[in-house]
Amino acid sequence: MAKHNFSSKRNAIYDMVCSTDTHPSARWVYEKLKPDIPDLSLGTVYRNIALFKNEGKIRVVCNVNGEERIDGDITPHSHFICNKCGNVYDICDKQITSDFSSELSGTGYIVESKFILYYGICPECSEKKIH
Amino acid sequence: MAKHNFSSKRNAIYDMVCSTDTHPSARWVYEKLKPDIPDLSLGTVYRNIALFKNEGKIRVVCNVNGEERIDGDITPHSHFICNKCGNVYDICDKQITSDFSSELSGTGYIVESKFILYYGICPECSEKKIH
DNA sequence: ATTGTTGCAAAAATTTTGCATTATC
DNA sequence: GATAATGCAAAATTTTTGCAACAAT
Repeated sequence: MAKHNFSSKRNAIYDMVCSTDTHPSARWVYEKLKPDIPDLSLGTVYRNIALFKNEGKIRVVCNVNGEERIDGDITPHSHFICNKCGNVYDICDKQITSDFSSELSGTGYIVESKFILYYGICPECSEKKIH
Repeated sequence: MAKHNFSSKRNAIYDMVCSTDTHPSARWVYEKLKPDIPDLSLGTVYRNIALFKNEGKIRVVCNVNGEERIDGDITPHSHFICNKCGNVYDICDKQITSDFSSELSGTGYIVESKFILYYGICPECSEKKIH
């Protein structure tokens, strides 16, 4: 694996990804950090997110409206994606997502990860009345 | 719902999506059809795929290397995505993907669909020796 | 000093769209 | 004739990248 120097921006990006449950896009992270780090550039956010992916420190959840959404929580759990607002929510079902070794055993497929995505309407959106 | 005229190109696009198990991207469909339909344009493929999505005639499977991959088979089943070659394979597990009504019942989330994605190495890629 | 990191802007790449033309009804 | 579908090219978006400047080791 490549050698990396210390980088306060990289740390800030990783901390931002991990400290939110919004399953953010690169642009979201950039816009959140920009006020505090005025000389941050979007390219740096993309570069570091790519780095975290390669290191396995974050995971890709899904793509909503053309934007990739990521998660700093790499423990087994699923996600609910709202078809209306596009928000991504955590669904705790560790038991379901953890054991995937047997399901495809003997098929020749080497499973490295298993993700369950639920799509539908989130509580917030279903409360809103449509006029 | 909107009214639609007959369109031979639309039919050809839909047939191509349904007759392959490659879980194609828009560009793949375009390139497959182009030789037989020289005056087909990529925009038309995108427009019709968007139409099929709205009608629920196809579903989005995942995004591989920035390309959205679709499936003309909308019956309950899961998918395996190869981290090496990017191919998307069908996984038959109707019983697992069909019943999702209970799992999030009483949570306020209205589930419209449930998708399971397996990521790993496909049989073809695991056979290849790395030099 | 050497190598890693970043800003910036340009480039790539995918997807959408405006508009004139063509096809369907 | 009215409305829908399409080609084409431009535009809009997201993501990547080249390169010079800067920072870390």
